Amino acid sequence: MESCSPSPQLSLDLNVGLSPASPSQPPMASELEAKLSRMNEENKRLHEMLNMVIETNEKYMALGSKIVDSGNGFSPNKERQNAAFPVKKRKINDSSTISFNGSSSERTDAFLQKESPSCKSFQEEIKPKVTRIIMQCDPANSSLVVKDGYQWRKYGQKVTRDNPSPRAYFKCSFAPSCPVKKKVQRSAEDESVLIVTYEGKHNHGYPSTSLSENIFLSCYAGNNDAGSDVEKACREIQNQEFQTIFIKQMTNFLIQDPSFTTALANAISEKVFENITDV
DNA sequence: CGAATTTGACCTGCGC
DNA sequence: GCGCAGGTCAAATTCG
Repeated sequence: MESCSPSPQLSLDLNVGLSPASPSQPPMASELEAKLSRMNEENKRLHEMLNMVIETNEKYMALGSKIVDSGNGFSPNKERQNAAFPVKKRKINDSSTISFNGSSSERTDAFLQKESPSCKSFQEEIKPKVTRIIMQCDPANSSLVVKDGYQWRKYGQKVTRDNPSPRAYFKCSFAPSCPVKKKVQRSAEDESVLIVTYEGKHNHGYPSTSLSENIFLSCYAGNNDAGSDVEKACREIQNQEFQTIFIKQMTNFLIQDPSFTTALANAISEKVFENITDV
């Protein structure tokens, strides 16, 4: 069990910096003051970063809401509530969902509100074990292949009880020891909606040299038969819906990036700690 | 011909 | 303990 309370080391350093140093050691005091000012600057930068992240996230969610308002209003939870397909088996694991309705990124909210007090392992908990992505695709395209930049090997396909569309099972084949699995299934209600569920965390780097290229391919996959038609793709980028999907994908990639989540966690803890010391 | 995909059989976990 | 449904395996098949 780990505690998430500020470490004694950190607390001591900050307290020394916040209170005037002993007059008998003036050189030490100036050093500490310089250190304090550097820390304050860094704090300021982190606060700006944090605010940017929060603002950007809100904008993404607002965009997602617009799509749903003007679209089909798909909600992944409806599947489970469908009386025609009562589901009695399998507990649903702790998961995060990134969809277009802007209300289902509950993993982060739930974590911050409920799980953070225990803080048993902040780094582990903030990384979702299961991530669900809802994405638009062409219903005429029966392929369940989603190009997200990683290499996947299909190892199974199954028709599930609550959905007439088959569910495809993939394993990450980029690294032999990579434990990540992916499930892809069309929505029972809207065949133009693909539900992609990622399980686990990649134990290797991103396979491509161009992240944006692969995010693009991911968004573009399934929407067009002529995937190599660059001109057509470039025109598609102008489409607002496409841009929203693009943004969602980018958000997901950021969430999955350990360095991003670490930086975000550090920024949040800095802010919380600053509030405590200000009182 | 090797790699990737398909598909039926088997395994596992959960609810009754 | 049994049955059901999801998940995985591996041989067969397809594809480049």
